Amino acid sequence: DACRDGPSLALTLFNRVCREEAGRRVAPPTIYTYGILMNCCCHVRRPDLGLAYFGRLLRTGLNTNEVVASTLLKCLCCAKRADEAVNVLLHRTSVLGCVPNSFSYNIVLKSLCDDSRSQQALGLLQVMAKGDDCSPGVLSYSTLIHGFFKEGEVGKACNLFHEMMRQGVVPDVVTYSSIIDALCKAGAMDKAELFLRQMVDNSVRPDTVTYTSMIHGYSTLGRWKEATKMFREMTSRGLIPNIVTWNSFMASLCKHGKSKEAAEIFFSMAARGHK
DNA sequence: CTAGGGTTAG
Repeated sequence: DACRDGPSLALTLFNRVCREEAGRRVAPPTIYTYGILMNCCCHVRRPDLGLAYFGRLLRTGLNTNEVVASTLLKCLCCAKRADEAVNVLLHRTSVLGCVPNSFSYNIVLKSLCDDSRSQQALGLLQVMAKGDDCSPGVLSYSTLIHGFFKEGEVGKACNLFHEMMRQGVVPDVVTYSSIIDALCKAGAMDKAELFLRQMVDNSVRPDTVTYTSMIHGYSTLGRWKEATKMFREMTSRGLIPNIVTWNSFMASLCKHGKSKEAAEIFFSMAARGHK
């Protein structure tokens, strides 16, 4: 809980636990304690502290586990040391203290993609596919598909989508939403519609994120009729537009000289208790 | 205790 407010309070508590305050029986830190702290450090963008905790963990002689190993990789990636993370992941099982699992791989895959190195991420995904520790799953593929789209590598993204299906990995709402978002941003609304229908046909339910992308796509093009249709479709599915949906929609209205309509939405949001 | 997707501004 202290981690929510940043690492300082957590650190104080941690040190107190280690000292076993006089007169109080305090449980010593366990592997879980270190895992939580390391993750907390990543959240507050202090990977250096997280790595220090890992060093401290090693000195206590406690055994690491899969979660701490993945969190260590997360700290390295957060510290912009993705190359070291790849190296540790592939060649330094001794440092991790265990065999990396799918969390470990997916963390590093995401980091490479965020760094516009999706091609390298693809190499890592192929390592996963060849080995027998953990084969790439829907999260791995979705991460790379999103990464390639973001880099404008539409062909590679599509190839990977087909490859995952060939491998029997079933696309889910995130996979489809990434594709739909990329198509919307490219202005290819007809294709986006096709994928929206395809996901429904495959009984994958679109969610608020999916519809936000569709609405964003239509309203950017000034196609208000179709955008309105998407609003209707999402609410008929019991989905409620959220702050992201409305912000995006209001921005489009303003850019098309419809600030009066945007203002109406703005005030109706406030009336409904939206901040 | 660990992994993937949506917006706006400068």
